[in-house]
Amino acid sequence: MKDKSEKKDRILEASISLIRNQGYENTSVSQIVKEAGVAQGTFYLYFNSKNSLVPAIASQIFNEQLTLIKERYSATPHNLNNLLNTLIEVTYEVTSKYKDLINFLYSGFAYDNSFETWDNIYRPYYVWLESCLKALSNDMLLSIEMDYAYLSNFVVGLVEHSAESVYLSNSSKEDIRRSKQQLLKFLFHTLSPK
Amino acid sequence: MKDKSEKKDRILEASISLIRNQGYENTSVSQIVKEAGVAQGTFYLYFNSKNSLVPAIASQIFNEQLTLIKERYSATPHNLNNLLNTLIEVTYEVTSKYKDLINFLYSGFAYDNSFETWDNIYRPYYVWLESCLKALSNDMLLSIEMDYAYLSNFVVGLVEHSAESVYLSNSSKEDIRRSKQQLLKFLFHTLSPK
Amino acid sequence: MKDKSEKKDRILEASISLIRNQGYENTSVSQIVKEAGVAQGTFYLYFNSKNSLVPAIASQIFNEQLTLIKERYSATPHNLNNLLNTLIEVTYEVTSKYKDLINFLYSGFAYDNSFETWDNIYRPYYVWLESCLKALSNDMLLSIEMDYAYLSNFVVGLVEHSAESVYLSNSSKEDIRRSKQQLLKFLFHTLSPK
Amino acid sequence: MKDKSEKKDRILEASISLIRNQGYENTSVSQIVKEAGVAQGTFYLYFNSKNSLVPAIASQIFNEQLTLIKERYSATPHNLNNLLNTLIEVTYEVTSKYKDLINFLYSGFAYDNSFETWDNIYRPYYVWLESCLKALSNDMLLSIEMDYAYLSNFVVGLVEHSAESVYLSNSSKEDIRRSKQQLLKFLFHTLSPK
DNA sequence: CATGAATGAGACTTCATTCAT
DNA sequence: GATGAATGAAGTCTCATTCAT
Repeated sequence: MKDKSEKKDRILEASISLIRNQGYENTSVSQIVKEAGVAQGTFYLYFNSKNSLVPAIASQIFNEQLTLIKERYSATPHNLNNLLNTLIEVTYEVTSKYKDLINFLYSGFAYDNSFETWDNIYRPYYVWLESCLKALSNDMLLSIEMDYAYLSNFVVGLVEHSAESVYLSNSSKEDIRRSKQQLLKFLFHTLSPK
Repeated sequence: MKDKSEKKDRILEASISLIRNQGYENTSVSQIVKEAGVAQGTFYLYFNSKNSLVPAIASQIFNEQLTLIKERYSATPHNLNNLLNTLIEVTYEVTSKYKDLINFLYSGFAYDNSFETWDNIYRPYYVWLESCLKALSNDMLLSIEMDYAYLSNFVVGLVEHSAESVYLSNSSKEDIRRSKQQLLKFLFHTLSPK
Repeated sequence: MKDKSEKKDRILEASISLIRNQGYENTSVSQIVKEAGVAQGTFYLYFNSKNSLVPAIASQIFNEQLTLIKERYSATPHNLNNLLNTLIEVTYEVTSKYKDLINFLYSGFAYDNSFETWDNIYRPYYVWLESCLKALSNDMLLSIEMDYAYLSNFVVGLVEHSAESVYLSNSSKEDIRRSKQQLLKFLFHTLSPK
Repeated sequence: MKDKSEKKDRILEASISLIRNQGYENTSVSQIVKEAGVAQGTFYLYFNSKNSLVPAIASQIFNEQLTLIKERYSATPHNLNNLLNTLIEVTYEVTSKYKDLINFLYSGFAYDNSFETWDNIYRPYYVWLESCLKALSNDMLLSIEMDYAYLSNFVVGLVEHSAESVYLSNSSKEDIRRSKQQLLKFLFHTLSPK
């Protein structure tokens, strides 16, 4: 029971590792199963096709990010500044770690163009962030009036876009620091009470 | 001289058209030669391999951009503001036109990882810009002290990065206008005399 | 004793159903066990291989046919006309029911080419028919002189061939009626006393 | 120019030979190209897929049959008896030669279910036969009044069905002789003038 | 008896590249 | 220079069968 679908994880790990180094198209299922130490057919026990790796990888990375955000935020006093800061810091960290994959995942729709697939991956993030923002709104008045669903979506989108822009262009540490600072300033200014 | 290697151009054109619509991996040499109206073997008279299309495409797009810049700049009074403005306007235009290819060309090193190849493509731009900047420095003092080679490299890099960031993220017209304005302001501020 | 190898029957049923709809080659053991509601390995508790389904299916259908013939004939006065009529009616019925499988079973030797296998399936039929004919010959003289083994074999072959010809060619009801009538006439004419 | 698509013929020949001995599903493209002495990819130069062999084989056999019929009939006085006799003799010959394939081709629609494909294969036969029958009708009155298109279709269908029935059931020479005799009798009786 | 995860050989097919004409 | 038939390696995916539990 412990290592249930331990092989799926090994396949996913091997896939991420190989795709980061060689790109998706240059990575074959044969290479992946060899790296993962499983049989060719085992791959198709856990994935419908090579393309179905794409949302799986996105999901894995995204869950890692969401888990980190929740952990870090829970260790700080709950206020808007800490929430935004955590969002930004973790998103930048994860984007940096997986920057070789971002370009690839960015075009994920080319490989699995089902809205449902991608919605299932992103929804938990939006839901959680929405509830966080609502909790804060009870304590302090936001300076803008918005549907919290759209609001959380917007915040996530902006932070991710900014992180990607920074890391995909080989920015310096200073660029990164600056980017974070500007982003925080912008978001805080938008969301903080008068 | 006129239609010397006219077929090479047809192949290149067809390649760009097909790769923009289908992506590089989904485009076969067979499709390209059919679209270009030449024989299968003719492709290899002009290109060593399918991968050698990548720098060729990059070169084509880049030359288009450089030619435009030179034309436009030559039609205006030569000063820093006009130079930067031309650089920004043309780079944004070309990036917008070929935005489907930018992601792909961005990872060009995966297909032809010879520094020389890519240096040959970009060098004429740097050389020309360097001479332009030097010409302007004779007339007016720049506010910073720099090796002009690095300086031109930096300017080109910044303008291209900014253009890519804007167009790869489906920005609005206002975002684009703003981006250009900020970029010009930044560069002008950096480069203009006190 | 009741549900002894009830699972074997479920597997056989599922196999027949799937093969009728999709053909043998397009039907996988995975599909069969899923349809039967048993585990993958359970299949191999009851069948040595996928190919060993073929004689099993043939046997199942053939037994159904023989059982029906015996039942019907036992409910009528025993004479040549009733025997032939029962043979023809039941054979046509069963052939019609399983017409999608006839072509497939017809080439059964391609899947299990042991004479013994197929002889075991058909022998009971021949044996029974032979004894029936013999019983009738005691009461009335046949118009031809033959080894009863060959005679029964011939009758079975003719009836089955005729039924197959009719149903594999999408015949009309009238064609079928006519076919039966001609067949009965022919056989009766051949076998009946002067 | 002489051996244009000589390789296609070699592939077709090898396919027919292998499929006759092993069946379609047990014959791989690898085996076919090895037998034909060409490369794996060459197969797909001449056939879109393994399945597209099916109508190609049917066409080959059918053309062989039609060519034979035309040759033989042209060497005899043109009358109804000779036409029917030629039809029957050649159809029985070709069916006998390819009896291992008949069952397979019979279900050709399972592999290429485009009506057009199969219509293109059979139409020339119907057209030719129709014209033959019309020519004869000018000289002698047929005993039945029918659309000649349907009439030729009916004659072809009956002769082929009868030949298949005979050869697919391992009939004796006597059975075959008898089958032909009955068939000719039936057709001649139907078509001959009063 | 029963399970179902795991196997790995082998199927069909694509496609970059070569070479005789 | 130009052609396009031919190549064959390599790709993705399927599936009958096994075996530890």
